[in-house]
Amino acid sequence: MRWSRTLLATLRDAPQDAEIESHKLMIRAGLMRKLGGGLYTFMPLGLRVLHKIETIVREEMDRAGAVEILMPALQPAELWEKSGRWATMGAGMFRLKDRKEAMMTLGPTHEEVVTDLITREISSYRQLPLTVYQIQTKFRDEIRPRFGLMRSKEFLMKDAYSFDVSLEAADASYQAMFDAYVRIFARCGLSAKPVEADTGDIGGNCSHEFMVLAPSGEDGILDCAACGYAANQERAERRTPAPACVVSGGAAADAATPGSRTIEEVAAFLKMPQARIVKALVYMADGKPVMVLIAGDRELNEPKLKRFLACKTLVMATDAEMAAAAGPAGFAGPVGVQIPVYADLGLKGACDMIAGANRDGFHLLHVDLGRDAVVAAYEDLATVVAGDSCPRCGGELGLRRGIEVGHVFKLGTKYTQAFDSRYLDEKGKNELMVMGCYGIGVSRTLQAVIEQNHDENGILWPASIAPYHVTLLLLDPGDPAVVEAAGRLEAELEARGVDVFVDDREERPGVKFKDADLVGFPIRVVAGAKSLAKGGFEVKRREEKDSLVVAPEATVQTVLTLLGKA
RNA sequence: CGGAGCGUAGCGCAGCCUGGUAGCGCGUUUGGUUCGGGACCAAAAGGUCGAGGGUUCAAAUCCCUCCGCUCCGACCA
Repeated sequence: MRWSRTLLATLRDAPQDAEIESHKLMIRAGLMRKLGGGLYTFMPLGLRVLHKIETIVREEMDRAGAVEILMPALQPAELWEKSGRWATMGAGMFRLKDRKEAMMTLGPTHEEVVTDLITREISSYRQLPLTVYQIQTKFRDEIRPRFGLMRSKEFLMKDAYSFDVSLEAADASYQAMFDAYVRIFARCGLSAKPVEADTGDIGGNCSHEFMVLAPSGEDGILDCAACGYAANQERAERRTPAPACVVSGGAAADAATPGSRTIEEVAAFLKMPQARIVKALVYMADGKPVMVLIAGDRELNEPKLKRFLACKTLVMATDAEMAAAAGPAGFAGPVGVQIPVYADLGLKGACDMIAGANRDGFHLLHVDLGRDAVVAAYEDLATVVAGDSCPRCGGELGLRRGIEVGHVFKLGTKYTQAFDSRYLDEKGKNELMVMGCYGIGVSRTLQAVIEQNHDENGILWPASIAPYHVTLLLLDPGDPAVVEAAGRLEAELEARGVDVFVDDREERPGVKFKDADLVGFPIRVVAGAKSLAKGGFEVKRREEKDSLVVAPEATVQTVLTLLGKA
C-alpha cells in the first residue's frame, strides 16, 4: 500500500476530548475518527489492526474446538422477557419499536438468542459438548462513554457460549476457553492477567476477567504478591480486621455537631478518626428497604451486597422511600426493628462508636453495635483496598488498575432453565444443559494494546497485529534509482507475506520519520539517495534507536529475521 | 440523574469580563527557496462563532431555553 493511495492523515495535536494516551494516539495516528459520543469510524489502518486481531481470535477459537456462527444484533424483546433481563438490564439496553410496535433491542449481549437457538438445535447428549462463537457488534447505552474505544456505545465483541451435559463437563469447556484467552492475548502482544471477578448482570457463579494492567484502567484489581491471589475490586475479599474500638464507652449520648454533615466533617469536628464512625446506608433491594452499617473509613461494595442479598435490583433509597419504609432510620432507638440491618464484618464487636442521631446537628456517642443495634448478620461488605489482608494467606494486598479485555463465566443453568433447554441423555432422560459464556472486547483489546505499547513518539505495534509490518520511506521519490530499488524490495517483501506500507509522499524526511514513529510500524526501511550511496537500505526496528545499512539483496532476509518469520 | 466546565476554520486555541470590520498556530491550495528527525518566504481558500429566542442602533460578546462534548458523583442516608 502507498500512503498517497490510502486514507490516512496524522495529526500533530490530539483532540481536546481525548484523555488517555491510547485514545490520543488512535486519533493522531489516523486509525479512527469520532462520529459522536462513544461512536467511532475505523479508518483503513485501524481496520487492518482490527481484522488482524479478529484473525487471531478466530484461529484460537477454532483451535479450542468452538464453531463460528453469526446472530442478529436486532432482537425481539420477548426473548429478553423470557430470561427476565428485559426488566433487570435497565437503561443500559437500547430499546426500540418496529413498525408493528413490537419492542426490540439492539443486542448488548447474546445469551438469550443463543440459548433459544441451541434449545431448538440440540436434542441429544451425542451433540454435546458444543461451543459456538461469533464476532459481532454489540450495543450498550453507556452512562458515560469515554476513553475512545475503551467504553463506547457500539463495539466489536467476540462472544462464545458453551453447552454441556454436566457441571464437570462445563468446567472442561470453561478451561478450554480460559486457555484460549491466555493464548489470544499473548499473541496480540498483551500482558493480560486473569483475576477473579463479579458476574454482574450476566449471572452465574464463577468468572474470571482478563485484565491489562494500566494506570488508566477503569477497574481496580487487588493482588497478593505472596500467594498470587488476584481479584477485581468488585469481588475481592479480605481477612476481617479488628474493629477500631472494642471497649464500651458507657451509655449512648447525644453530641451537638452543628454544621457537620459528611463523615470527614464529623470526624474533624469531634476530633475522632473516621474509623470510629458508623456509616448507615439504606438501600432498596428488589423494592424493599435494608440498612447497611459500615465503618466510616470504608466504602460499601454494592456488588458484594447485591450478591449477599441475592436480589435482582439494588439502588440507594431516596429520601421519600426511606421515610415511607422505615420512618426515622438512624440510631435514635435500637435499630434493626423497622427494617433488616446488615453490617460489615469489620464492625463486629465494635464499641464506643459514633453514629448519626437522626436529628439535624447531632450525633450519638458511645454506640456499642451489639447493644444499640439489632444486626441481622455480619458480612464482608466493604470494598477491599490496598493494605488489607489477603483472604487466602493473610499477606498484604496491593491495588492496581486494569482494563478488562476478556471475561469468562460459568453460567450453570441460569439461562437453560429459563428457556427449558434440555437434551436426552444416554438413559433417555431429559436433562438441562449447563452453560458457559465467554467474551472478548475486540475493539477494546486494540486500544489496550496501544495503552500498553507506546512511547513518547507514538505507537509500538507488536508485529502480530501491526497494520503493516514494514514502512518503506521513499526519501527521494523523484530519484528513479531510489524508486526502482524500493519498488523491487516492496514486491519481494510482499511475495514473502510481509505487509509493506510505502511512504511515497512529497514530504521532507523529518516529517516521514515522525509519522513512521507515530503510526508505529514495527520495522522501518529507508530508501533514499543517501542510503543507496552508503550501500543499500537502512533498516531499523521501531523500538531501537540506530539503523543498520543492509545491501539490497540481503534486505528481505534481514526484515524476515527481525519479524521472526525466518 | 445531580454538580461543574467547555462548544469560535479540519486540529489546537485567543477574542467574551468592558457589545462596534472574526483572529493566531498547525494543516490545506498555488508559486519560490529548501531537503536525513514535524523547514522558510509570499499569496490564497476555508467560519450560519453549537441551535433557537430575547435585549440593543449594533451580539461571538449580555439574558433565556435547548442540544452536544468533557470531568466529577453514595456519607446525620
